[in-house]
Amino acid sequence: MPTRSHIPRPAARRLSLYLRECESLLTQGVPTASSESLGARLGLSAAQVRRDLAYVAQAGQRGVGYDMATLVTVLQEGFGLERPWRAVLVGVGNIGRALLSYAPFRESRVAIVAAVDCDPATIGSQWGGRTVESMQSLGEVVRRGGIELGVIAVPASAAQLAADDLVAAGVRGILNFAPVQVTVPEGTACSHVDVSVELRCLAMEVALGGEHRPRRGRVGARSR
Amino acid sequence: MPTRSHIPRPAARRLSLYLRECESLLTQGVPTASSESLGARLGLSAAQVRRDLAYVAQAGQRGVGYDMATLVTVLQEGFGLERPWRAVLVGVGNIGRALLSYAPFRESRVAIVAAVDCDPATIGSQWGGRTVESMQSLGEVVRRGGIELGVIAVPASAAQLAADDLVAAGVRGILNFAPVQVTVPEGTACSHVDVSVELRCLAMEVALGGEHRPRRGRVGARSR
DNA sequence: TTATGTGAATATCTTCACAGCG
DNA sequence: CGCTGTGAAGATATTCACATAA
Repeated sequence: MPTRSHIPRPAARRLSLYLRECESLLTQGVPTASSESLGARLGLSAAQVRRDLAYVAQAGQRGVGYDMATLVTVLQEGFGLERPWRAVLVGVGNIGRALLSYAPFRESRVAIVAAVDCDPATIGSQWGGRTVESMQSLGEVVRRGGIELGVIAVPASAAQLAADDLVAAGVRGILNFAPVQVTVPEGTACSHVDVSVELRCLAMEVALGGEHRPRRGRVGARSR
Repeated sequence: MPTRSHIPRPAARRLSLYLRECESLLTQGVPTASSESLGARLGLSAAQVRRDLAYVAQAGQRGVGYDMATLVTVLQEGFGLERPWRAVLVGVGNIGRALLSYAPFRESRVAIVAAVDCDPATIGSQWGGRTVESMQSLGEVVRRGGIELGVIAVPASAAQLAADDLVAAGVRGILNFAPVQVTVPEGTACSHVDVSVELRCLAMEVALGGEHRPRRGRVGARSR
């Protein structure tokens, strides 16, 4: 399978959207879809869809379109999702609880399977079937659970410490919800979801009116 | 104020980070910072910082650096943040409640000031000082509150309807947390925060190991 | 005929490197 | 000097347009 080594980053993010869309279409019983129709659903041009999909596989059939079942398989493989991924949540505040309660993170291919917090009042409580453990036990939680990813949902002031702890515990990728940049050593992936930034950018876009040229879609997070 | 018309999109997202960083430095009593040091804090190259900041203003002083106070003002103006922005939340489930409880959205320049839901059991409840109103009253809530932005935090299946309702109510920008693409008419801004996508991309990045070339930072969301 | 896959053209973004201001 | 602002170069990403396969 010629999963090309160098998929452009923006394309990689879109591939995740294709995957979800294809899964959805597949469960709806749609066996096949063209780049045109996929693009329409996701707000992308047909050319873009074809280019992106060509990065991971020759999964289309000329004159017909893409076979959803094949595409789902190929995309999952491209994302390393043929095996499940386990994540630990650090920080069980408002955002943390929302994440724990969010259905897709209980069962899906990449799931939050454990949570830790430093507040004694929170430790021991249950959320979406997981019991919150102490911050100190993070290392053990990670080891015991075979956990590879960490999610940071602590206040900004504690985010860097949380990141350090996660790295020390052996996690290989971090998703940070705190509104600060965290630094991680080379070799650890780290992306950032910042809701305040999103809202601000939205305000800016509205403020600037339509004058921003109307490019097609984008999905995002920052990483290094 | 020569706020140049065409700020590249990626630059615009970073400007939001500069703004936050500068606000933070300012409250810490740091009067001035160089592109070098700002870049170090945000994981960006000095050249990038200079280029980005040059889009909004000649706010730097050669040989010295950027004056934090000036920069904050200029950036706020660039973002249309010299006036406050008000947003309404649609959908008071787990994510919705987290957003309502999230301190920065209560007070800051762009705040969530109202919430609606269609579940009678939720309507009337209070979260972070806002009382949840009925979905039907959305139009009136928007009008009464002078609201310009909408935040969608409903299940995927209801997201498009929520978007339609928001547009009908006269909102000019939408931030969508539901894991589906929503379509909005020309002239309405719409960006998308998709936590599942982020986690998946993180898994992919880890799966692919370090082989992805180590570019510098990025922040993100999709929009059109 | 329909719809993919892809070179080539274009548009966008980032980095380099240095002139020039304070 | 030190550090910004910016042309020009380089790298990435997107779109076009068409040969090609079913």
